[in-house]
Amino acid sequence: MPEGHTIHRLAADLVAVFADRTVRASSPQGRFSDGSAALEGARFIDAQAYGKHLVITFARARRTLLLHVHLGLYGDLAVSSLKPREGPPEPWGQVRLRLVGAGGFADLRGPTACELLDPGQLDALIARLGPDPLRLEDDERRAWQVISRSASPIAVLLMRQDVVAGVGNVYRAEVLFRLGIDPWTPGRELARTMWRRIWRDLVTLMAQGVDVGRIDTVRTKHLPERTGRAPRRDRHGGEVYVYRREAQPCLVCGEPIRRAELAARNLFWCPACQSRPH
DNA sequence: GTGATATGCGGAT
DNA sequence: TCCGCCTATCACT
Repeated sequence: MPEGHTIHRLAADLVAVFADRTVRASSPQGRFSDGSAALEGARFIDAQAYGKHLVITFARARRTLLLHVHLGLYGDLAVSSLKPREGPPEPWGQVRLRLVGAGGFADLRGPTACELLDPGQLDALIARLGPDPLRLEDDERRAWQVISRSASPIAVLLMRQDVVAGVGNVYRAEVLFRLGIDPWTPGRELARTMWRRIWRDLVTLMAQGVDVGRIDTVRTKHLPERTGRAPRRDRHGGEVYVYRREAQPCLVCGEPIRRAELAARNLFWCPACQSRPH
């Protein structure tokens, strides 16, 4: 499930399985029947991630088709390869879209968005996103334009996709912990150098997330000293310092991790480690 | 079986 | 700031 690293990894998986091949498309659940009919028999060209948005390009009869997928909170895209002459299994659960090619198949479940876009709509989508730490052509400057003028807490700004694209609740909590930043620090009180450090650590953490397929912030070139306590390992599979570790001792100082609701999302932080006066 | 929960986001209030 | 949506999973009864 989906912060930006998941989507970038899925894009790479899709390319590995489908690139330059013809796909069969269906909507076993029936809620994307028109779209799957349009995609049936198209050739897969490319898949790209922009923050948490996945864009798959197809060509059919000299026309370009752009499929936009956003997984939202519970969406899942399962990409699997198939051996030669092996067929895909029967779909299980609510499959919005199934793509089948000679090399494998992909099942999309529970997305917030699954739609065909025209080029103008895709441009508009990308234009409203901030820089993505996982896209090489992006850098932190555009985000700083917003952050340096905002009274909102840095914890809120990091979740805004028009400020930074691809950061979710886990990376937000973890990057602030790793740099010892009080999550309630207003953006405009953050030092320029501190914002650059946040961006650089997001690049490190999220690239690592793409590589290993999970969020693992404790073993990733971490900054704070670790004690002997076991980090949290949950079904996300990774090891984290503070995310969903409410009331458990901080891995660094032992202080209980705190949780608060902020902009309708859970925020986790260590009140002792994260008090840096920016 | 039931209910709570979730890495998200857009639209109404 | 709140609500609704989409779905699977896990801890309960």
